[in-house]
Amino acid sequence: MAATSQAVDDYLKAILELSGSATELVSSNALAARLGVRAASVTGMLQKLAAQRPPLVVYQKHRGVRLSSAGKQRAWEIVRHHRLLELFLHNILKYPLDEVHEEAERLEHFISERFEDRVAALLGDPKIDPHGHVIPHKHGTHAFPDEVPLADWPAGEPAVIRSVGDRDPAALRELQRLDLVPGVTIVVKVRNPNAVTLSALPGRNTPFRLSNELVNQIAVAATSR
Amino acid sequence: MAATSQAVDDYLKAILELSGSATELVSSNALAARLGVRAASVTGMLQKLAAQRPPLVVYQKHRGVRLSSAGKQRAWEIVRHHRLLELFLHNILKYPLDEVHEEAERLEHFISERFEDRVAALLGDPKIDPHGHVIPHKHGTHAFPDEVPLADWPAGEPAVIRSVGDRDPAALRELQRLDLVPGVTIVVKVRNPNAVTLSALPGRNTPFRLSNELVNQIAVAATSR
DNA sequence: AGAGAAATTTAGGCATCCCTAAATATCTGA
DNA sequence: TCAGATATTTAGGGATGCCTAAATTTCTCT
Repeated sequence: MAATSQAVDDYLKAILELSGSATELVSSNALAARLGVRAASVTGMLQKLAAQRPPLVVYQKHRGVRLSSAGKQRAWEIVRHHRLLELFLHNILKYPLDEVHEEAERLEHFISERFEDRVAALLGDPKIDPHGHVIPHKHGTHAFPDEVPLADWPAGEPAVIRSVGDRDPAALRELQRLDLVPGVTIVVKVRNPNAVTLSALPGRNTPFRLSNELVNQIAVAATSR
Repeated sequence: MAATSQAVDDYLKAILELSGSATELVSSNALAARLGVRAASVTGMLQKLAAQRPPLVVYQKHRGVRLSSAGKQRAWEIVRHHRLLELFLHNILKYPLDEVHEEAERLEHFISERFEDRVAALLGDPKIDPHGHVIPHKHGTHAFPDEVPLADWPAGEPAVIRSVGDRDPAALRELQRLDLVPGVTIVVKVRNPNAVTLSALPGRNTPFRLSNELVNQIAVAATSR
């Protein structure tokens, strides 16, 4: 495997997380927004990633990028590191849920294979991280599970919360306060432009308005995991 | 506290570890050897460290450097990170003793205050790392304890092993095999140019020859800790 | 003291990864 | 279709931190 830097890791992970399906191309602009850098910087990096031997991405000028198989492998490895670290920080070091992301984001690039393996063993080879995200297997890449954004779920249909976003600590605290956590069943009553109204919120009788900012943190499915 | 990079941390720690007393100057060459870079690179970095506000080192051209109080604080913080991580890796993640150094050396730069605090709590606020080195307190800088290199210990005087070097995995494995670990009492019988002969090795009747390479890994004192 | 050896610094470069500004390519709607 | 809007790339720089080679300073020994 070619050597990867922290910057390279971040690009690969961002491409992975922005590409819904495997064949879908990710735009330079979307990457720039995700990574907090300028689009010009993205272009430069993509050219380097595509020039590596083996290439880490397949890059089409003006069209976008997708991960090569080598890039996909490294990206999933980083995601595995991230999610194992989040669980470790939460379960072993007793971090509050909304603080695990930042620390994991920093450390994920630097832990060794051995560290990864030992933490996984300490945690009992876990399958799910504390936000409800699937922890990919070592080596194997991993398809996204059958979740859809809550924003895309039809009104009236009961939905089970599968996972919540890990990148926004304030939103995460709010969701915890509202008990909107993985495993909970909800029903969308009305969908408004900037919010949805939920009926039958657990432990609450009145309908409940949820801003899009929070809605966008939630992924749901028909059944629990 | 001024921002520090990994490289800056490494320089500060190397200066700390190479300066026996607080006022002693460390030479560019010694730093270059310790850090595995060229002396010219050291000069460049020292000039930057001295130019920081507040300065991290006091640098006298052609004479050497010592840490400023800000530099000393950061250096001891890194040493605390390193030793806490070594103990964590050994006790919690079950790393073999000779593998903890490399991983700790990488991670020490990236863990947060919170991580440091939580690991310390998990370990029960430990005082000594698995090689016998004192873990400095949070914030407080820390004087070196009353240890001397085994190479400087007089023959005939019983000595208690206080600590063993953590940077050489092969030497460390050998010392473990010989049961030359912190707490063990030894006596130097004869000192030769390239080795010492130990008498009364625990569980062994015959005198025992120890190469300087291993001797230099050991620090001793008159009494146990 | 002074010459040669050793240590240190300066000068000039390279790689990484970011930036802004300007050029160019693609997309969209009348 | 084609002009304006949008997206993307190119060109030229900056900071960090490493390198080699060439100066320069300091040390050591006679």
